[in-house]
Amino acid sequence: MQDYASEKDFLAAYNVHDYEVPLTSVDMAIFKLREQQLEVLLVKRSQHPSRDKWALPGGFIDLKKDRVLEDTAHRKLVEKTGVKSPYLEQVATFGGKQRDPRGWSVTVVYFALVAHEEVDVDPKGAKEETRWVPVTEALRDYKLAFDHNEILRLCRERLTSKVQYTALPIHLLPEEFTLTELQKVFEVILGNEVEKKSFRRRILDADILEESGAMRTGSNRPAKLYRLKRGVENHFFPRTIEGPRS
Amino acid sequence: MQDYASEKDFLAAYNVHDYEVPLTSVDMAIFKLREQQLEVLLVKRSQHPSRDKWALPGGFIDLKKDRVLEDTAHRKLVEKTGVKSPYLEQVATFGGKQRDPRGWSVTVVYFALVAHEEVDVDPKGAKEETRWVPVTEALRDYKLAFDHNEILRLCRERLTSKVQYTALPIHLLPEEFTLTELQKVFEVILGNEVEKKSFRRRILDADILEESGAMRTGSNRPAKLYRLKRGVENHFFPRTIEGPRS
DNA sequence: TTAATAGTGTCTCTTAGACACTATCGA
DNA sequence: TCGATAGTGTCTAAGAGACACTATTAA
Repeated sequence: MQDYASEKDFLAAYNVHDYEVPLTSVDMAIFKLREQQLEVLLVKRSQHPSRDKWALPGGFIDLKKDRVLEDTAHRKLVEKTGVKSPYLEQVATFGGKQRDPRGWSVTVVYFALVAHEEVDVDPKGAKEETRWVPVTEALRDYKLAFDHNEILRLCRERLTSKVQYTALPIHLLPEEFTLTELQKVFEVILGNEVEKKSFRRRILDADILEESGAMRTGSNRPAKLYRLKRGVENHFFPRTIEGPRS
Repeated sequence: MQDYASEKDFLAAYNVHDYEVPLTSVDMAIFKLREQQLEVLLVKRSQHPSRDKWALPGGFIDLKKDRVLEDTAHRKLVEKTGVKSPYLEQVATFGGKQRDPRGWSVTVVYFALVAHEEVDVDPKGAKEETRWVPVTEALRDYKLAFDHNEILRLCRERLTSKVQYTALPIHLLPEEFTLTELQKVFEVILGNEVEKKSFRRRILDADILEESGAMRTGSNRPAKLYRLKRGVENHFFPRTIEGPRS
């Protein structure tokens, strides 16, 4: 390597393409809840490689438009779902020689939680065929492109484990919800029942919700509607939900 | 984009350098414990950009040698410390337009825990000046290259938070250690005292250690030496250490 | 014997699980 | 009044903190 006198000289002579670089992209698992099932958004690839295979939505960083990595994820999410302010979290980064036939590649993986009610079924950016699939089905029956099965499995795992000690599932519901609705979401993700009283104590004592004032009515006792308190992004409990003792 | 008939045709015509790609690297925070202080390894940059500034060790993926991302991290770690089997964990990935003057860049960050006793003070791969610095000092007094202050802060945070519900600090000790030594490590990282009985109960009940049979002797009652049970990589406790109630 | 550290017994405190109980709506 | 779901009272269980106690070594 040459020894440039100043950083300015160095940068003037610098060209990324002088080096062998991996292909770097962003992929994401977008989760929503529908009819008591956790679903993930899949996209049918319209281009090689793995054309016509189902894959997690993703794409390349737009070096002009995106200022930081999360912008890429956010841009993709809006393209696919129309949701503007989802819960977005970086999960992990996968990189290797074999995962993409084009060569050494790196993908930064995010997961997003969106409310079913807020998803635009036919957003502007939709150029490819998309489909919401129950996560268990996606993992069991689909051979996703690249290593996306493994990626999805990790995202699912991360979600399940965070549900045990955070209030994450709130982001799968619309702005206002009842405690029973929230409990159901926890139960769906955890895959087991949760004791009502413990659940309410836990959530209410955490002081992260406020009553909206309205009630959800039906042919029974109306339920209070709650919303996330302003400024509360997430909450960590000192203990995990343990589930039934039996 | 052209519409290739087969994936093979597509791949034959494909060239990474036809696209604008970010610069992708791996950086790491290597932690060890010395004289009751948590230290991190810093490297003085011998090349532009940020020449002569201190930075976290890191570098580019070797598309030939490295099969997966972790290989890059592991290779760097061995180069700098000579430690073969450290605790290595991916922390997060930083990417943005501004963080490197060469342009859009992505760095995958790992943290490693090594035992002070196993660090090679002058490993083969040492081409640059390196220095072990107490983490608090590195964060307070050093203006590290790029966004490495922020990266180091996040690694430190991840470490502190995992110490509250895992047995991570074991990896900062040599193979055999006493419970009191382990407790001290927890205390140093947490920044507060830990109650002896609770600590021992917690660790012993987790069933992750075994007695080595040997004892640590001194001018007092000898202490049992323990080692991590085979096959145990890490342990998650159902509750966090809470620290003094006072 | 004493200083020093290893290691234990046992009480309290916090928060989760269990489960029976009461409350409030529409039909 | 009844079916259904909302919401509570209160006991038990488990694991953390507090703290005093005993044990074992070298000097």
